[in-house]
Amino acid sequence: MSRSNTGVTVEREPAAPIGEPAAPCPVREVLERVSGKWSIQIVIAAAPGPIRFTELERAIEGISRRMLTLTLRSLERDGLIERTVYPTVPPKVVYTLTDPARELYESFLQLMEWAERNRAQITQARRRYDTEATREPLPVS
Amino acid sequence: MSRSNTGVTVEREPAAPIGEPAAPCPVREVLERVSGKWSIQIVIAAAPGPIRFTELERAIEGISRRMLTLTLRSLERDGLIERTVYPTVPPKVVYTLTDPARELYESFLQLMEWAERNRAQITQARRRYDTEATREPLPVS
DNA sequence: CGGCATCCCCCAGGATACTG
DNA sequence: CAGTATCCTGGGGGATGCCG
Repeated sequence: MSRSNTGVTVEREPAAPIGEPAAPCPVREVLERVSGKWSIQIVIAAAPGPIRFTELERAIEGISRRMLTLTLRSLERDGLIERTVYPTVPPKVVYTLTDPARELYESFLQLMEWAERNRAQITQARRRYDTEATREPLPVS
Repeated sequence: MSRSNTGVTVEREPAAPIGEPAAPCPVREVLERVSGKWSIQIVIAAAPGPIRFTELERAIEGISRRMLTLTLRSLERDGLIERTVYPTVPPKVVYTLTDPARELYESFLQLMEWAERNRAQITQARRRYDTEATREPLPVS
């Protein structure tokens, strides 16, 4: 094991020179957190309260069992989610957001509200742009 | 031109049934906006005011001329950035954020602040997780 | 139920070169 | 200066199968 390719961008940094507090650039950090296809969706789904594996699977449209596990591990690793196992039969596992994750959720809400506010405008702009005769030479075949 | 492969996820939707206002799910929208490697970085760089192509290129560490162009077009298409050409010689082009983009920028700031506030915690959690004898560290590069 | 392990595909995006 | 046009790759992530 342990050499499987994938892993929700699980990579060690190029090892900053010495004991450097590492890169300050928060943009990258945010992107790493947020730009995966599933991380925030899990955070969002878990925001209302502790949630089980299967519930997550059903709540998040289109996620595969594989990516769910992978992403959960990644979130757990970063201390954003807590995994609790009830050693019953059959097994029961619940995932709970930590405080940082809850803050992340709040901040992300801003973005979603932005998207909602501007959905129409953007769609329109896009349509306009696409139909502008300017380009689209419809060249030789 | 016009059908070159790549393009910052420039694809026509699978054509919603009719004149549907399309999907409501804002998460996806946000991710599409934000999860590219460069979109928000451009927005951030352009936030202080109109900025030229080359200035962007220098401001955004690691971006290629190609991706800069591509991402700019994508932002322009969605009405987030405005392109102004001064027909001088040599040519001069400036890019300016639109209001929606400025709002996006503001919202994104929240996320960056979150990242800064929690940087230490996360790094720590990660280190702890990786050194927990239980499992060996997730793949190293 | 809650996962790992494999195999494989696709496309975002890097490198490079040419142009008005 | 401000782009365009090709060519090519890496790794994110889907599909599938097996296990305690």
